[in-house]
Amino acid sequence: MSLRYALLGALADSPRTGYALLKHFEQSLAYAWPASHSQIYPELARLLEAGLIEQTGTGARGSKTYAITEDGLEDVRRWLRGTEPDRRVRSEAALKTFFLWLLEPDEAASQLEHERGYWSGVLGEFRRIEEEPTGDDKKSRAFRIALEGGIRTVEARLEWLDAALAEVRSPEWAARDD
Amino acid sequence: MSLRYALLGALADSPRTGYALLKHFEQSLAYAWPASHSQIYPELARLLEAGLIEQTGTGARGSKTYAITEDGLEDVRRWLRGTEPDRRVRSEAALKTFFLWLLEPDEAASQLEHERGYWSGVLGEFRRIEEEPTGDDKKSRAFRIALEGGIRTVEARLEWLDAALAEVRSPEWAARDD
DNA sequence: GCACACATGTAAGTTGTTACATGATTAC
DNA sequence: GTAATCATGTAACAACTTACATGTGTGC
Repeated sequence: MSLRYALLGALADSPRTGYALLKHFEQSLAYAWPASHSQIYPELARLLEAGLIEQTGTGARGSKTYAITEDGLEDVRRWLRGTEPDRRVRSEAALKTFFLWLLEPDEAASQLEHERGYWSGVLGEFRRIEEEPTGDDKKSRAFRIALEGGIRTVEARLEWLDAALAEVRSPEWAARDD
Repeated sequence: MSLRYALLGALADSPRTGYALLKHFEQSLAYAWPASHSQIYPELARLLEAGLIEQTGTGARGSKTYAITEDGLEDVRRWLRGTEPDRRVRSEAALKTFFLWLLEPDEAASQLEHERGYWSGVLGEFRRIEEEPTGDDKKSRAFRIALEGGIRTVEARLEWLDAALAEVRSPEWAARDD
């Protein structure tokens, strides 16, 4: 149901076309709930069917503009207030960490270095977004709070990767062969 | 394919029964790759079929003990070394943050407080695990590195939640009504 | 004897991914 | 004209969840 509410939340901000929603998912929402066009378009059709959104216009190249309805707004508010979020985390990278001992020390180190490179790129991207001027309305503030969460998470991961790298590079790590 | 390698990795440590693997997933691996018994048992059957694991014994109450084969060990090492991890993050809580502006200030604050309560419990659990004595072999060290990653992530989240709470409780947040 | 944890499995439904498919407008 | 981006959709498959289903040993 999360995709449903991600769409409703985005439309609560302002009416958008399916394509604009797709782009929005590729950009900011990608870090919270990635979704592809093959998921978004059918879900929009279902939301329309359910009366939670309505089509308010048709643009160039067959684009369709959707707006949230009163029912939709109620629904997304109910979701925000009432439902316990699913807090399970799936992370292939974290999984790999458990099995780092299966690799040669230098292989383990290069895995972690690669990981550090990736997340340091993400941090740069987040910092770039942070620099962009925005309003100081509630929407912008909420966005900045979310962004701040991303930045802190990535920073913590980078610090951890440095510590992990120091450990797998230590003589103690290399020495043990069990 | 991650579940497959999670199972192979766990069996690379030592032979285990399906049920023991299930418990292992409920405990430490739950924070990296949650899986239920309805996923684990069929996947074990497939791994057996593929010759990546073998059944080495039968225990009480029909339990089956599996061990990783040479092929399996090769496969999990190839996965560890060669494949780019899927780094996409799905977080309902992060998603909700984007839409915090749809709630009344006190509702937004109580959401964040609730979230802080949850993660502070997880941190306590992680710290408890951290205190447990372990060996200093490679496996234990890799586990501790993974645990350290979890702790740092949760700590960063808690710090962020405090900052976010301060913001939604500020007069500037309450004042704006747009 | 009965509850609980152990132990394994299948089935139906939902969600998400990758691939297939098509057409319109803009920039060069 | 032709490549890129805009714009929407469907279909097959894989992964995951929830519910159904069954039987065994242990502790009280």
